[in-house]
This record gives sequence, structure tokens and C-alpha cells, in this order.
Amino acid sequence: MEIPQLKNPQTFYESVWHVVRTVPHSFVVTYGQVAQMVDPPSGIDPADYKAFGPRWVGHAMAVCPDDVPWQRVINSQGKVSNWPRAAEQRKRLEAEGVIFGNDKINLKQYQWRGPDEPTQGRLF
DNA sequence: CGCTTGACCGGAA
DNA sequence: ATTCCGGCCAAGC
Repeated sequence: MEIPQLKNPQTFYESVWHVVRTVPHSFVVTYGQVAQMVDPPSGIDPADYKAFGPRWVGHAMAVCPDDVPWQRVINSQGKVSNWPRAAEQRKRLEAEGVIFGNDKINLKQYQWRGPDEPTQGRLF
């Protein structure tokens, strides 16, 4: 065995939480996007990470601490994923001023581009 | 310990 | 628009 496989998931999860904490108020990111922003775990095949990174992000969000704005992580379709707290998630986002159209969010408008692009000129 | 499911994604039919 | 598929990991039961 030369290459270990994600020998410490906890570390990966904490990296995910760190990234999510940097997402600004009234903006959203997708699972796949977060997977790309996170520093890839060493020793993981890039193809494997591409395929399952987004899912790992999902697992990480399922067990995240309360100080993480988990409501700002949605799927690539611009919708809130189907899970027990979906209603609460939407409620939180709307409380931040995010507008849902037909159960969907306009990613063009609300998706966060990254740390280098502060608030895209919009307030909040 | 083995089998099933998954807060996913991108592309194809 | 909707449904299906490959990906081949990790947690839950």
C-alpha cells in the first residue's frame, strides 16, 4: 500500500467548514465548487476526488458545527437539496435576502465567485 | 463484516 | 424539461 485513502476524513471536513465560513452573507456556493476550493487531500487520485469530492462535502455539512453557515451550500442546479432540514435552509436563505424563483436560486446572481471577488459590487 | 444509500456532478438519451 | 448513468468513496444499518 503506497497511497492511503483519505486517512483522516475529519481533517478534510474541517477544511470544508473553513471554506464555508468564508462565504459572505446573502451568497451561496455549490457542493462541487466547495470541493474545488478546498485544498485536495494528499494522496487522493484527482479522478476520485472529482467524482466524490462533492459527496464528501455533503457528508461534511451533515456533521458541521453550528457556527458554520451551512444554509449557503446548495447543489449545482441552484436548488436546496432534499434533506430533513431543507425547509429551514430555504427559510434562512430568504432571511438573508436570497430570492427563490420556482424553488430555484439564480446562481448567476447569488453564487459566490471566491475570496478574490468580495461582493461582486453588490451590497451585503 | 457485507450491503445499501447518499445534502453530488456532468454529461447523455 | 426530465430521466438515466458512471464515478467507485464513506457512513449507516
